[in-house]
Amino acid sequence: MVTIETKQHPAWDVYKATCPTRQVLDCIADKWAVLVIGLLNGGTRRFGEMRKSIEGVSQKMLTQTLRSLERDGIVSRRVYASVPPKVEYTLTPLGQSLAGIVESLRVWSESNIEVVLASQQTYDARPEAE
Amino acid sequence: MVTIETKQHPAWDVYKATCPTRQVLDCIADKWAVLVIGLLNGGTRRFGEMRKSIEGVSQKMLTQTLRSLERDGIVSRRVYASVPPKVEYTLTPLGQSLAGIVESLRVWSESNIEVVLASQQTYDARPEAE
DNA sequence: CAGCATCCGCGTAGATACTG
DNA sequence: CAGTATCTACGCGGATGCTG
Repeated sequence: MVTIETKQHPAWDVYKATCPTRQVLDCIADKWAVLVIGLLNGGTRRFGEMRKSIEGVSQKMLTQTLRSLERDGIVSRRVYASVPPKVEYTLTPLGQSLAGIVESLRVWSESNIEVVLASQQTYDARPEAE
Repeated sequence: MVTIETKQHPAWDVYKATCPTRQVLDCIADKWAVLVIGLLNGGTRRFGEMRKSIEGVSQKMLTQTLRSLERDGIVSRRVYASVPPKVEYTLTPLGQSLAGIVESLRVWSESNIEVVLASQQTYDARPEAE
């Protein structure tokens, strides 16, 4: 692809040019990216392994996510010229530093999921929640 | 709404029922939620303030995001019965603990955005990137 | 095995108009 | 001011079929 300009909202570009957090969020603010980073934090994995480990991810989305993370320098991709082909994915040093944050999110999630779910129950049980 | 069942993929529910991280990601793995939490980490804000602070967010998305975070027990909403109306949003204690992670993500972003952008440039400049 | 290409439906988000 | 309601479109992501 030559043209990667798919934005139609000018203001969008404005904020993108000025806020690092948003630019990073544009890279990793999706579920699959976070899960991939979390998985690779456990060590190098092959494509097929990841597909099996991350239940519910389609081949397309996994490929897309990995390409994106590779582009961002968070994941590195190594192809072995063998038959059958073998492709391994690893976190770069940059990716490892980010993985620390993902890990803390995982810990937070496991500590607080009960509270969150309980809150949802209460919220949905309100009289006006119809 | 009575029916909130919009899932069609069985496997989806399977993972949702077993993995706290994914359940939490389903709540906060979008850009606006992270930005809202980051903003409220600076203190209580009114709706209009937030709309102006978070450039590019539509009124609809902001409302939607805030409702979702309120449901999760991350944000609390206080309505003042005045004219004109005044609505304030604040992080709950739960939200504050999550805000710590968001804050560390912000720091990471500002520290590493240059590296990420440079990596993207290099990636896009590959011969085969056509 | 690891991936690309294509098709397609549905949901998500934007725009707009109206209200307490 | 802080929403709700409705309409629309377009892009995301799933399913399928094919390749090195």
